[in-house]
Amino acid sequence: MSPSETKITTSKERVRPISGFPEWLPEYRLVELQWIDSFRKIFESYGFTSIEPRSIEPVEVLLKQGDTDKEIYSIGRLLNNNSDENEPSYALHYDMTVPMARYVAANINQLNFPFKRYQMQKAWRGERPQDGRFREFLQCDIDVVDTRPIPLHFDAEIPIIMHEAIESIGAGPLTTKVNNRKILEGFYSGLSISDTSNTIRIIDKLDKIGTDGVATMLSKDLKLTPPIIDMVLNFAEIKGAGHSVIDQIRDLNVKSSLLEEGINELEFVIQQLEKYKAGTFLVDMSIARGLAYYTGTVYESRFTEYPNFPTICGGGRYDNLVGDFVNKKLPGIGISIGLTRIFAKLMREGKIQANRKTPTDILVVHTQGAPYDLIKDTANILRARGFNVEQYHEDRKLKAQLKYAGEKMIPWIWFPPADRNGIHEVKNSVTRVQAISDPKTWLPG
RNA sequence: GCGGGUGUAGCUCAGGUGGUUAGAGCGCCAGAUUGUGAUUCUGGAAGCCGUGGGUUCAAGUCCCAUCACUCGCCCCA
Repeated sequence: MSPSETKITTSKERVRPISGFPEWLPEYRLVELQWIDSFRKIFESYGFTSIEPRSIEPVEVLLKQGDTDKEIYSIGRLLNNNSDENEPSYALHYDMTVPMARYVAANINQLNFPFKRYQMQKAWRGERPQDGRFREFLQCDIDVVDTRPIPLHFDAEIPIIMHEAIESIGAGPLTTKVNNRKILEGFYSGLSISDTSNTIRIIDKLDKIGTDGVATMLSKDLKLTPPIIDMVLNFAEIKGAGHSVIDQIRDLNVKSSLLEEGINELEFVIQQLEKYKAGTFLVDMSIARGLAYYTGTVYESRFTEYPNFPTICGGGRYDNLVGDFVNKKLPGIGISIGLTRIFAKLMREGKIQANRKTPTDILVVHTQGAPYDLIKDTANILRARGFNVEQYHEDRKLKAQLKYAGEKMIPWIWFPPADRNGIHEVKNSVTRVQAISDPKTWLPG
């Protein structure tokens, strides 16, 4: 520990929130769990299976994709902190994709291909938190990895699954922009630009710094000539739905086999997507995705209502991510959904209805004078019938017990009789109607 | 990492130009109410005024530093 490190001393400091590490109250966690269940159901309905790889990876694995400036959290033990150099250094993963590739490589002989998996796990990034950006967040990924070439149909199916997932939690509408890296690289190399990856990186900033900013960077950083810059910019402006976009690219009359390949792929993908839902998927030549490993189709989705809010889904095709870990060429394609990002945004906008503070369906109150076993048996009968049942263990005045039920928004209150031969009553918390009932046969309604 | 904003009770905030023992509303707890949630009334608990230093007879208030939260840049889910 360095001497400059400050210590947390007051009790206030010990309990207060840490920026970028969100914590929800139970009523919101309940909603988040519903989202997770819903995602799981949809992913599984398309035949994706779950894995949960470890949260840490060797630092070298995480840095594999080239971006060494990634804000990753390294881990170490408090004791033994001046550890020997033999110990490898580990860090918390900052996404699911690279660790998934490592997992596939590690288990390649036991997995069946095409391997279709989903993962819903926390990821950690050290970037400065702000609206929609966290240091600890839940990410939901679906990916397909194969030992053979992956058919293009997956390029269309995967964003459709993602849209279904988002729709299932009522978080829409979304706008998804689609592009293909081969078009970008093919187009640029057709213009004899050598540094295609940096060109892509700069073009990706179009919506942030505008055409002038991009033109300046292309000129200064990459020494591109004005006519080439014009071509690049005009090209990046191309966007829209359907085939007119494809035609516009062809009309620019730049020739390269890679470009042609990319256009054909994109044409197929967008055709399929349009069949699913016209207008939701837009082709956009300014979409590149920052991550270096993408090689084909790329996607990026935002809330239609909040275009300036960061991307909530992103993904694409990578030809050789797993191949970095094993001596085989394994192509993959996938997408990830920023669940925490979506959740926090909707919460902030007041669009998340928390209508329960607990999963409890029924509170069995402690009727005055009733034998404890009778109350417990009543709760158990109801529980065995599939209800979530909570018992009020203390013989307090009813006012306090009912207040508790009200605060926790428990929908039903059960009143056991004072003795075994008495009659049960159940009360609806909302309507406040109370009626005679039997725990063996009662049905809510 | 770089800039802007903000730190007083659980929450929202008052506390002109420094001046006794730091306030309100809401919330919380208890009672009125010997057993069915509200309202009302009564009482109560709760604060190193973010932290450290400085100026002063005197600092919640002025100065410096620092930390935290927050908004933007970078980057991304």
